[in-house]
Parts: sequence; structure tokens; C-alpha cells
Amino acid sequence: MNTQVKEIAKSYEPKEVEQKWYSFWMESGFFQPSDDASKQPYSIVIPPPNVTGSLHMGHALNVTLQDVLSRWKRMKGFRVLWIPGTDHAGIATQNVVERHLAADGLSREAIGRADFIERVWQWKAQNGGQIIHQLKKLGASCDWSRERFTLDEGLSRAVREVFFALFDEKLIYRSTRLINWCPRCCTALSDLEAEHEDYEGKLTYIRYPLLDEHGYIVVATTRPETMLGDTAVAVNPQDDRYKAHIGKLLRLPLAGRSIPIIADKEVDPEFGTGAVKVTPAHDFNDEAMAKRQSPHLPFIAVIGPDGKMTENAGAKYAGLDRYDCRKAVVEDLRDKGLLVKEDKHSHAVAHCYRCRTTIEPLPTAQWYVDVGAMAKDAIDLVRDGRINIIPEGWNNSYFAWMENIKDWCISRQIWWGHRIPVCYCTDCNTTGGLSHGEFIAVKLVKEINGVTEGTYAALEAAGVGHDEIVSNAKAITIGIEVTPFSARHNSNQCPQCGSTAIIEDPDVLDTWFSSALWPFSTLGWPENTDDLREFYPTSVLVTGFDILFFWVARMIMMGQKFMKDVPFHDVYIHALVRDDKGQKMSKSKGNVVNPLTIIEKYGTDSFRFSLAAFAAQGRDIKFAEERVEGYRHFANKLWNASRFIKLNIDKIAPSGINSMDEISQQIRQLKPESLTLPDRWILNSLAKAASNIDSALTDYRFNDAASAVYQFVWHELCDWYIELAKTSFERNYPNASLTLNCLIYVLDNSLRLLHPFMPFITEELWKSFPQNGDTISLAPYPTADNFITYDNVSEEMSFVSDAISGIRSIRGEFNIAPSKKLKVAVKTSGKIRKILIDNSDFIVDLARLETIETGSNIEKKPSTMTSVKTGMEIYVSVSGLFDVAAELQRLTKELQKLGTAITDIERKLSNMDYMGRAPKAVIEKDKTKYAEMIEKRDRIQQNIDKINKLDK
RNA sequence: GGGCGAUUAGCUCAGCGGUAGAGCGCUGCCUUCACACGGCAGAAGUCACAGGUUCGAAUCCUGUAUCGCCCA
Repeated sequence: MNTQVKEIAKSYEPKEVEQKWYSFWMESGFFQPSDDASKQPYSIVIPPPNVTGSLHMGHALNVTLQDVLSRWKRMKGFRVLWIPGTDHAGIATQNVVERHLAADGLSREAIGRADFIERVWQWKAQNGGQIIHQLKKLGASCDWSRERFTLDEGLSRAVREVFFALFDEKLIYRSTRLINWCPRCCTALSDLEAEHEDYEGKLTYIRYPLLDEHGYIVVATTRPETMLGDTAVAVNPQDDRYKAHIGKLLRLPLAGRSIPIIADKEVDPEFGTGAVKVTPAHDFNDEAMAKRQSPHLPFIAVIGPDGKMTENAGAKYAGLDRYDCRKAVVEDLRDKGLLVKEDKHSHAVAHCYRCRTTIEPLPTAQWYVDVGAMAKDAIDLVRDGRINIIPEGWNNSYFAWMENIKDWCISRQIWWGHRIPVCYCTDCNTTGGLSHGEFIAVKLVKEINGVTEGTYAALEAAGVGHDEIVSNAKAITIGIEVTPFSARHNSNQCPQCGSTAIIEDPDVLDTWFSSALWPFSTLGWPENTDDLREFYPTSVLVTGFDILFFWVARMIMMGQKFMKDVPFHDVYIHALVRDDKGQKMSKSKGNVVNPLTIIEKYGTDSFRFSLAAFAAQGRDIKFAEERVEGYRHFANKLWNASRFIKLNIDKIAPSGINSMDEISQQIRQLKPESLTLPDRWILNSLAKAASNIDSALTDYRFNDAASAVYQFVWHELCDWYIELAKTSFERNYPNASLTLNCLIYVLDNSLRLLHPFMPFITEELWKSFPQNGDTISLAPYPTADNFITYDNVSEEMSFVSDAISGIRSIRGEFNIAPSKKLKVAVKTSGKIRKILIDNSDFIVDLARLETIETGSNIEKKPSTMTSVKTGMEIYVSVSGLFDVAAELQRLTKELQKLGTAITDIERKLSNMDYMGRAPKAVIEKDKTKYAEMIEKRDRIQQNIDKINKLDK
């Protein structure tokens, strides 16, 4: 088949190319897994980006790496399925929509739950597609026909199924204890969602007077306002200062009640005064301490869910914001002479990961998952190597977290999310014999029959009916006394008493609960689908370490629990992308680099290639824009290499060329002697590069793969082979068309090697040559065993390139213009001489020579410059340019360099320990090197002697 | 407080027992018929510091310093 090649522009312009090919790939369905069942499956689920999100550097890196893997495996003949999707991001999305409502003077309470949810869906329909669109801009080869959303019908079903199963096993339970509460989002958070940050605060020292005697005990606290909820002061039982006071009573200042002095071994005598106030309702340590006492200390909550002081704080403080209250308490203590001092004190404070508000630990009833047994299995899976974490340095973090895991708080007091599928009967009685209605607190959106809030029972008594309560409630709080029942079979009727006065649990599940099911819910579970059978477990999960616990650990637990198998075999954990100074990118710092801006400036391929090249294991990425620019140059280089080839097709094969596939066939069948030395050399180099790249990708060494392909394309193909090919073409060698074919073949393979990193430019170039395939994205990926290799080529080529480099060095160091043709004589003999003669055209052209002569009896002539290489002495004569002093300086410097190396190696070789203990191969290598260096040194010395004799 | 990681050329980073590497930047020469988003040549590093293990350490071990992260 003979086909003309299209014209090609002088530089690469990414924009239209990218749009064109992405549409083509999508329309052709190349991203959907092949239906050839004989192919091995390879599957990845995307870490679902937040539906409110827009593309940031972290997504870009994450998605690029997954795309590299997907495209690479697809080309290697796997049935690749990469599932995309987004998560509903409960708190974040709800916050966004609430902000919109606030702008219109509305609130979610004002419009009610059903309306609000409807509005969130509308918002999602309008804005939720942004991140997906941006992933496509990156070139992500996801199967978009399988795109999922954590709140879609199928995934919601999976969530309910898992909930019911765990509930029935009693692994999901409801309990009242301290939780991390965000007073702004007004919801409970899991431990992971409370982020600790160091904060420069104060340590306040307060006197607590003894009740029955004179004197007082001084306690130190970072939160003076919580003293209003103190129910004890604790000291270490070994602390001699306080031993005598244990068991006595104190009068709690401001509040006036009496509280005991207790002993607890966890009290650190070094902290503050060694006596600490105990506020069980507002501090996790104090809660634990309270529960260690027998009987338990009372819990007095003085701060409410809104972050304001409650009635328990006393009339004076009730209603104050917790921070205003802090000031008031300190002032009042000062007035009473009970404030000792305030010291500066740095300590960690927990913040809401969504809104940065300071967390308030509050005792509330929440739903939990008992993760103990699942965590144990999840630890074993990694320990046994059934799941590999790469790089393995993360194993320890994983184990440490898993081994100390606490039960997972999964209920959130928000509206957007998977509603917790349990119900409560308002008519049944508690174990204590009271009506459930007594323990259900309701706030109504409006006044009905004169009431706006109260217990369910009280509202009923006021004549507000069940339906009226439910449809007008803006908040319902279900007491822990009320027995829940699973909504699996029936949510309209109480299974105990048959009553239809049923209240649904008002809370929704933590978004991560649905994310934890992602690897199997996206494949169709709980249906036993073809996808599920085919693609579970998935092959690899690619993610950042920041969600190792949030997400990865929980997927492992849920996958093993419900699929009885790992969710993925490998977990590749990549770095965080920081700014060029190593700072975490954040909006508040204003150092965010927008990936889309970079893409706009440099093209998607350059950007992707940069990210892959940056992705060395076990280290954060400092994003340096100059590197992206460098890789844009690389894209342009590749473009122009293709351009060169095409221009030469017109010259060498004016009637057209065969397809790339046919050329491949032909190259493989060629006899070595029909090819030039450079032809054979580049084919060998290609084989080596392909092997390095493929094995780097196998090990997730993306940066090594990227630099190997860069090195090959630029420094072997472009710098050497294309230059050498020009000789064949310009001198009209009879086998010039074979060299042309070699070039096309090497380019074809280079494009395929590069495709996973730079999908657009490679498709554009590949499709501009005649070939049999529809798309490079399904062309076979080159691996070492695809190639014929030739013996001794690398050594033979090294003599040619040494000669060229030697002459170029002289030209460079003496600033001789490239246009000045040089006369060169090379003293050499035997095999090396033959190689130089056979390839002298290449040397003449690349070193820009007028003449070259070789021989064993060549003698240095006066005023010639010398380069000594292995097996040859090169003499360059340029009349009028010779500078004795400069030449002597140059050679002497080289001699000195060599001298140091020789001394080092002599020391080694004369060291009996080294000779006795080092491996033989190492010694042999050193000996050979030594002999070569000595020989080279002697010849340089001889040349210096000659200059001294001839030119002085 | 516990743990992890980093410290290599001006900058960003590879290398992780056998003679220090890349990209960018820098210097000189060159607008040579693919590419100036280019070519050729060149300069540039006590591999944080101090000990130790080893025939041999940037690489392994111990400690110190600085920076960063995670967990409490």
C-alpha cells in the first residue's frame, strides 16, 4: 500500500489537536473495555472527586497516573476498565447550596428538607459536571458510559444493603458518647474529619478553694469557659503534693457546686500544676477519666450544639458564645481573686476539615460502625501481601492507624446524603416503660396550636398530629432510649406494635461510607453483574496519602467483608503537589496553580508528561512551571523529528511509503549487513529503551519511564540518529530507503512508547503516517521481546561517536565556527580503523570535515590539535588557528584529571584487602579500566612531548 | 509527646554499596537545508554535619542540626 504523507506545520499547536482526538476516541468507544474475553482484565476505579470540586493539581497528578497505567495496559492487550465518577460530598455540597440560599435570604430550615434536597439536585445538574469535563480535558481514558455517582440509585442500594447487613450483625449501633461536633456545620464528624492544628493560646491558672478547710488547689487549663461544666479535679495518685487531698471536696468557682478531688494515673504531674480540672462533657481525656471512676463522674454539658453556653452554665453565661464566655469567665475569676496567671501556651486544636471552625466535643447519640474485626482482617491482607502498598513505606502508617482504630462515627446531622435507613416507632415504649414519644424532641418550622417545639408526646398532647409533626419538623432529635428498627423490609409500620406513626432517622451517613463501597458498588453490587465477576478485585488503586485512612483503609475493610476478597491488589500512593517552595497549595495562601491554566499555556501532553516525570516515589512534588515548559519543548522536538521524516519521505520515497505495520515486518526480516551501523545502533537502543520503560511502568516508577523515553527520543533518536540519517539521505546511499524505513519504524515505536504519557500529539503524529490501525491507543505497546537486536553494535558505534565528539570538543574549545571544515588524521589500526573507514562519511558530516585519513603509522604533524580516545589518536589541523599554549593547557588538564583517577584506582588495586575481598568481576572491571587509563595517559603525555618538540 | 520522610550542581530533582547524574538555568560558538520551543561545546557538587560498619559509603548503622508531614 502506497500512501502520500500529509504536510506538517513547523511547530506543534496542541489546542485543536487535543479536542479533535478526544472526541474521536470517545465516539469510537476506545475507552470501553474490549469484549474479547480471551484478554486479561485490568481495572481501576477512580478516586471519585467531590462533585462540588474543580480540577486541582492533586486531581491532575492522580488522574494522569491512572491514565498512564490504563493506556499502557490497553496497548498491552488487556481488557481495561477505568471507572469514573464523583462523590456527593455531603457537608461540602450542602454548604455550597446553603450559601446560595443565604444569598437569597433563605435557609434550608425555611424551605424544608424535601425542597432543599430538590435544590441540591438542581445545583448538581447545573454544576456537578465541571470536574468531569476537566478530567476529559486531561485526556483521561475512563469509560464514561459507566460513570457513577455515590448518590445514584444503584450505589444508594449498595449503601442500604451494607447498612442493613451490618445492622443485623449488630456491627452498626447507636451510642451516646463524646463526638467531634462542628458548631458551624451543626453535625458530628468522625475522628479523621477533625484536623489538629497547633495554635498559640494561653494556659490559665485558676484557684479552686477547698470546701471544708482553708486553702485551694490551682488548676491549669486552656479552656477556662469549660470550668462551668467541671465535675472533678484530678491529680496523679503518685503526686506527693496532692496525695493528702484526694477524696476531699472543692467549691467550683462561679458555679458554686462542690466537686471531688480524684486520683487518675493518666494525669501528668509535669503539666501545669499537676492538678487538672475534669470536664467530662467537653473533653475526650476527661470523658475517659470520668468513665474510669467508680461511680462514673457526672457529665454536665455547658456548651450547646450551636457553640453557645447552655442553661447549665448558669444564668449569667447562658446564651453567650463559647469564646465570649471564656473572656467573661476569666474576668469574673480575676474579680474574685481566683485567677492566678495566664501563660502563653502552644497546643493543638481540632478544626472541622470542611469549614475550619474549632471543633467542640459534645456528648450526643450517634451511629457507629464497630470496625474491630474488619480492621483486623484488613491488617492481615496487607501483612500477607494480598494487598501491596506502594511505596511500602506507607505500610507502617497503615498498620499504626489500623491497630489503634476506634469505632467509626457514621451519622451526620445534615440533609444531603444517604438517609440512615432505620425508623422509630412513636407509640412503642422504652425498656423503662415510658412512651418513645417522650424521648423524641421536635422543632417545628412554624407555630402550630401554639407550640413551636417540644417532645413528640407534648406536641401530640397539644393536638398536633403525626403527619403534621413530620411534615413541619425542621429538626428531630431521637433519644438514645428509643429503639430503632431496620427499614429493610418496612418503613411504614412498626414491626413490634403495628403502629404507622413512624419516624425516619433524620440523619444521613458519612459520605465516606458510600465511598468505602466504591470498588464493588460501581461494578453493580449487590447485583451479581458481569462487570463485578470480570473486574473485581480491581487491579490497582491510585491515590494520595491524605486519604489512606479516610478511604483506602475503609475500602479494604468493606471489600473484604462484603466481597470476601480484596478491593484491589496494589495501592499506589502518590505524593502531594506543592508549590515551587514546597508549601501546600491553598486558596488562603494564594499559591494555587490551576492545572487548566498550565494546560492552556503549554498543552495537555506537556503537562501530563511533567506530572509523570515528577512522580518519584516517596517524595512530595514541588511544582515548577519551568519543567512544564521544558516538556513543551520536548513535544515540539518530537513534532519536528516527525516533520523531518516526512520531508524526507518526499525526497527518498517520492512515490510514497508502506504502512507502519508493513515497515515493521520488513525491518524485522532484514539481514544485519543491509543496514548501516547507525541503523543497527538505533534499533538496539530502541529495544533497550522499550525494555526500561516497560519495566519502570511495571514497578510504578513513572518518573523513570518518563525520563527513559525522553532520553531516547531526544538524545538518541534526534541528537544522533537523525543527524546520521542525513548522511545516508544527502549522499544518496543505495540503502537510504532502508534508513528511512528504520526512521519511520523507530518513530512509530517512540510514539507508541510515549502514548500513555502524551496521548494527543502521539495520536496526531501516528495518524499522519500510513498505518493499518485506527488509533495508536490500541496499537501494541513495544516491549523488549518485540525487537531484533544486533551484536557488538554499541561498541562499534562508540568508536564513531567518540571520533565525532573528540573533533567537536576541539572545535568547541577553540571556538572554531561550524562552517569551517577541518582536516583530520586518526592514528588507529585493525578493527577500529576499519570501523572508522566504513563509517567515515558519518564522521565527515557530523564533525564537519574536509578530509579524514586513518592509519597505524599516522604521525602528529606540527600545529595539530589532539584528542586521545580509546584506540585512537585524533589530530585536527587548522592552519593559522593553532595556539601552542592553549593546546598544552588543554592536554595537561586532561592529563591531570586522568592522573587523579589513576591514583585512586592504583590505591585500590594495591590494597590487599580489596584484592582479597571484592568480587572478581569488580576487580576485573577495575583492571581493564586501569589499563585503558594508563594507555591513554601515556599517549597524551607523548603528544605533549611532541608539541614541545615540534611547535616550540 | 510518638512515628515517618527530606537534606546531592544556582534552581527542581533522580540515584540508594563499586570512578557523582538529569532537566532547567549559566558561559562560549553557531540563524548548518526537522526544530532558535534549535545545534555543538563548556563551567559548575567535601552528595547537611559528626561518628561507626565495610576492602570500598551519597548509598548501610548511630547520633546532631534544619525543614516538612502524619498520629496523639
